[in-house]
Amino acid sequence: MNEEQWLEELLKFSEEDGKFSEKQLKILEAAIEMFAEKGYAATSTSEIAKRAGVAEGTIFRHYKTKKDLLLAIVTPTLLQSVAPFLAKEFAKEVFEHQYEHYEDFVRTVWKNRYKFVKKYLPAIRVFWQEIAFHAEIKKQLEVVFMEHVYEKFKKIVEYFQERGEIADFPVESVIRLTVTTIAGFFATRFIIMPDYEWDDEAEMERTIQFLMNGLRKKGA
Amino acid sequence: MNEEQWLEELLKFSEEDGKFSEKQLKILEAAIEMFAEKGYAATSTSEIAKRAGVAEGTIFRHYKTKKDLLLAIVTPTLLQSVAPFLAKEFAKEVFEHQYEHYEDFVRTVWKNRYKFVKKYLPAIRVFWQEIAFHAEIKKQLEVVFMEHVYEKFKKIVEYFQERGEIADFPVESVIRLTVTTIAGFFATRFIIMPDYEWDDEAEMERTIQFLMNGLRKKGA
Amino acid sequence: MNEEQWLEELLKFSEEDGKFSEKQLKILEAAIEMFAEKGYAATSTSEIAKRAGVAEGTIFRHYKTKKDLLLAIVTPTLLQSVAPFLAKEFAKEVFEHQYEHYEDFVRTVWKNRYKFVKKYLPAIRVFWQEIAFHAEIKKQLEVVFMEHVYEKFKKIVEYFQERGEIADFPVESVIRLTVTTIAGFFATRFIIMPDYEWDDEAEMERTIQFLMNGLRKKGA
Amino acid sequence: MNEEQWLEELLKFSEEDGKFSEKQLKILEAAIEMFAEKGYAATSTSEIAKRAGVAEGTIFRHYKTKKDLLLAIVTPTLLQSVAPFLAKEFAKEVFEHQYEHYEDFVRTVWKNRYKFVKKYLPAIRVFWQEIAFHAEIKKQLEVVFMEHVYEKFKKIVEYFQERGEIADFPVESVIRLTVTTIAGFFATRFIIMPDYEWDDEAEMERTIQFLMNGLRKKGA
DNA sequence: AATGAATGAGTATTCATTCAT
DNA sequence: AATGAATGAATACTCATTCAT
Repeated sequence: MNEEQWLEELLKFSEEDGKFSEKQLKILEAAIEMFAEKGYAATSTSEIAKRAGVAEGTIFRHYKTKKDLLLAIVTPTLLQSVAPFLAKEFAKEVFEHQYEHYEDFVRTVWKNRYKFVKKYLPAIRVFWQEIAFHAEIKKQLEVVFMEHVYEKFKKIVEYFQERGEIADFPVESVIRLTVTTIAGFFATRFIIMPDYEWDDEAEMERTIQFLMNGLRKKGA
Repeated sequence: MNEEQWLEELLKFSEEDGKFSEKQLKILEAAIEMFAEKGYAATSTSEIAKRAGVAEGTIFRHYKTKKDLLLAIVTPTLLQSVAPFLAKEFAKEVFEHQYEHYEDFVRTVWKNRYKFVKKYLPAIRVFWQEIAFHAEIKKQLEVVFMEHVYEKFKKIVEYFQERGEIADFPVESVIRLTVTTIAGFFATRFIIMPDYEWDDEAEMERTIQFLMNGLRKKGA
Repeated sequence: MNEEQWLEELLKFSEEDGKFSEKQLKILEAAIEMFAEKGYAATSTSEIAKRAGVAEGTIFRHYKTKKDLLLAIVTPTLLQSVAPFLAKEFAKEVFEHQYEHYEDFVRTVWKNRYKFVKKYLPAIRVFWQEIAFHAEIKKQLEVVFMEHVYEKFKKIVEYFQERGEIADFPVESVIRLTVTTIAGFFATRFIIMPDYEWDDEAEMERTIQFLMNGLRKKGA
Repeated sequence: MNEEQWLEELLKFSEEDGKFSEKQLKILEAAIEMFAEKGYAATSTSEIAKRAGVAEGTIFRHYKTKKDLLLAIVTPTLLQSVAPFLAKEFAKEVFEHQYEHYEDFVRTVWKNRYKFVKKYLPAIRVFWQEIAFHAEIKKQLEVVFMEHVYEKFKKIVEYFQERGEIADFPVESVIRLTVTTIAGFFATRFIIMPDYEWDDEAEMERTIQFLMNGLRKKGA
């Protein structure tokens, strides 16, 4: 029972905080694992019930449909994905000089998200697989990103551009290059080649060095 | 019949070149579209038959199982994905100074793969979605990549590293950074935000500039 | 519900005694009837469902495959077929002089099996039709026959041979002649010519007379 | 081509004598084998085509339906089954004292049918399996038996009954006992226990001895 | 809340048969 | 005569969901 703590943590962003029974957690855990392994469409509710150790009907007592079960996994994952940007103190931290350089910011985000990816990898897999096929999820992502992430990220980028620290690319391009460089590492590291022997610390250093050089303002 | 030319081209890497009947092409086209839209597992053979305008039994005359149909799509896509590296003249082009700089090489790959992605986007979606769930596909990719892409790429990187043009990162890291930077653009451009108004030419310039700066040897 | 008593009786030899729900009995009854009429391979599960008055899925909730359903019919039938020999008191009855002559034994078996055949004819038809095509069923029959029937039968034959009552044929031949004579009647009576007007009592008398004369020791 | 002689022989009783092409024989041979192995309903026409080495359509050029193919096998088998009784000289042979005793007659039938069973076993299996499920076949059998076998057999039995050689059972009973005794041996020998080590000569002697003693008139 | 038997629409696949070549 | 691609109805079996207990 203690084992499911990671799940409770993942879920703590969803509104219905705290109301998860033991069986409900077992169901969610089983569903995450199986969706990650075989995909949502290829996983049957009876398999989930079996792995969760509950009766078939029990799943539907908690989630009206199979899709509701997917959304119950995917929504908290989405929120956790952008968690740092949701925190109220986040912007303050940046502008009150906790981050003297863009690199400090990147480094903080990197480390924070590295832990996140490692911890919730199965849920993240589910999220990224299913987003392609479920328009609602994609919509949710867009809304959350535009409302909570983009604006803050933009201000940060503009702040360091004004200080002449990073190149005068359009903000969107800087954000995109930052995000795809970090996400590109995570994708390679955890999904495409998880079995390769990674020196995570060294690869992070190289990647951040690459990113900062890539974004550095010419002549600076 | 003329419409399916793109399909025939996509398929031309598979060994059984040229033996595709009209119905077979219709089936493949319908399957690619639907797998891209809803995913392999969520697409039924009866839907494919309907969209292809053939009887359901006809699908199974050409492909013993639904999975065979998937592989018939995914295998040529894999091969086309790494097509430039499969060409015999490719290495020559690089070392006989067609590419004076790493940037020329990157630029050529970029343009070539840009056309490819635009043309075969649905098939590529299918490939990248399903690779996660079908171990055989992932294995195929690994084999093709290691045998045909990695060795050639490595020589190119080492060549330009020796000439002091790019940083002394491990070859694997250079390859990864190059690939994820390019792929990161394509993913954002065509999959995550296809509806955004992209200035492809400008974004390519920026991204390549970012990549070259990121990889440039310090002090060079 | 009362009607299915014959079925419950047939099934009482299978280990899972007593756990048959009403729907399960309906399914078994329908399956026996249809397999007997058209054969296992020519009977579809949807027809069985229809005749049993249940949904098709219900069949598969109780029997994982169509073949499991066949075995659920055939195994108890096999056991009931050799029922008298499975009874513990059986050997005793013979040797403690309940049967003074081989003829008494034959007569008892005949009457007992006559009732059995009349009662369970459809299940028996299924058994004998399908044994030809399913190696597992044939194997089961061999095992049950050798373990439970052959040894006891052999002792009985040897007992009456020693007493000079029946001919000194090899035991196997005596058993075969006895069995095929009885079975030959049942086959003709119930399967080949069920519509002929039989005088069962008289035909039994003649057949037993024929059998006893055929087996009588010369000079006795 | 030479191999199929047994087939041509089997077929020579059917009216369309002599018009069998090579492919047609291959189809019939394949069909007999597969029907015997798996049963008519469980054998697909495509399997038959494959084993016969012809295209699927070819079967239907020769036999309008799958059932026609079955009948093409079963009808000659039926006729060959009762062949001796169909011969014009047969009755004569008996009454012109070629058979001095009923035993001679039985012995001749036995040997003749023994060869027949050995030669055409697969076709016979098909016949006996499928008769249970196809009313037309059963009807055919009844007609042939009543018209060609029963009458002649009856005369023979009555002839020997008048001569006091065999018991005064009803003729039908004598016929039934004779037939089931012989058929009981064949069934055990070739179908139920084909792998047992049989001493055919000795078993025939015993069985005929049993049969003759069983039928002998008391006091004779 | 939890169960698990029951459902019936849906699934991938097979089949006997047709027909243009 | 022979082929084999094409058909669409049928097949065994699975599924998400419901509901009485």
